[in-house]
Amino acid sequence: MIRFSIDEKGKITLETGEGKRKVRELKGNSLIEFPNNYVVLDIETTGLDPKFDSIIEIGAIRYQNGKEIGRFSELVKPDAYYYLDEEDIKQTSDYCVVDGEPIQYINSFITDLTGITNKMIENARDEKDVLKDFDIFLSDDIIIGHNVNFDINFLYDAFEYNLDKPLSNDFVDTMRIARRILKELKHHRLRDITEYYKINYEGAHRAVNDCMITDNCLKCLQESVLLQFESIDEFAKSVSSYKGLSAKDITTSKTEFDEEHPLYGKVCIFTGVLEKMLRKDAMQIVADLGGINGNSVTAKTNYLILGNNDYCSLIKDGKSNKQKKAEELKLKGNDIEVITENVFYDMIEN
DNA sequence: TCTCCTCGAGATCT
DNA sequence: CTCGAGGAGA
Repeated sequence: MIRFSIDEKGKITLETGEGKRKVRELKGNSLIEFPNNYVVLDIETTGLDPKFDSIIEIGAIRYQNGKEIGRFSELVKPDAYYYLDEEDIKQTSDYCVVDGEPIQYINSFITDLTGITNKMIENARDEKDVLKDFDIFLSDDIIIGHNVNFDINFLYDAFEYNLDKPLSNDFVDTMRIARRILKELKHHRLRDITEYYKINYEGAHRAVNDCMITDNCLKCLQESVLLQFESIDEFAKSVSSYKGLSAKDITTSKTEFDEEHPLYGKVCIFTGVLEKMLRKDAMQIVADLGGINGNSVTAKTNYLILGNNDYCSLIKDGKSNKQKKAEELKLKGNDIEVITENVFYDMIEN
């Protein structure tokens, strides 16, 4: 949908897209989680590009604790249409008449794909009226959809244009989750996901139907995630947007500790790759024993546990920077010991 | 080693 | 848009 304004001097400013301000500045965040309350969203459009194409249908279903508790489904009449010439009219019977001229809102490719015809669109409400109601329905819930950036980008522009407000809801993309969890699949189109899980794909490409299909996929994906990971949280930490492994992410549920344990109250730092366990598991053990995890060697550090540095080509003399710093501190008289991972395992076995 | 970048490849939505 | 690789700097 082309949206622009022309000022007195005839200067054209795009209302959306690469226009007056940073594009979709207030868009929500892409989340990796499976919320209890959410709205599954899908739209049908006249094409793939929000700059030139329009929304023709909005479908959305609200779920609470796995159950449907609300539904929004409505066709939309776009502002834009194109005129048909005599040749066009010979080829189709699906067109509308505006001011005596034959016009189409959507081409035959979209009609074939979605089953939505120009005749159906003709009786629909205008975008602005539909969006007003949809805005109320959506509220500020988390949005879920397949490749949901597509839908959100269209709606974001339409919200700004018609309602003069951004669409800032956070969202969960089932395609992003599927790509992470179903690596063995070559493609991750909605259709591929339904085939993998044997989910009914009938009625696809109408907005609200796609919402139901997407929700079924979502529930299957959640099961797969829990099969492959200990928790949703662990899964979330495995994605690239997650910023590394930080000591503050390791917490313990224990409330009582053996104060005699050699690691109790001690600040432990790891360097290198541990042979027998993941660093995060080792850090978890430290936390459960009442020890304190840190990210770097400081004056407060008590133990530096040495893993294997062979994988790091930058370390030529066999000592990491953490180890050098630890040895320096020890010479200065600090209460710090550099231990091998085997010594660490002996300590935690007691 | 750790953190923060940039950049290119690849894929999905109608 | 997201991911992963590879580089710069700390």
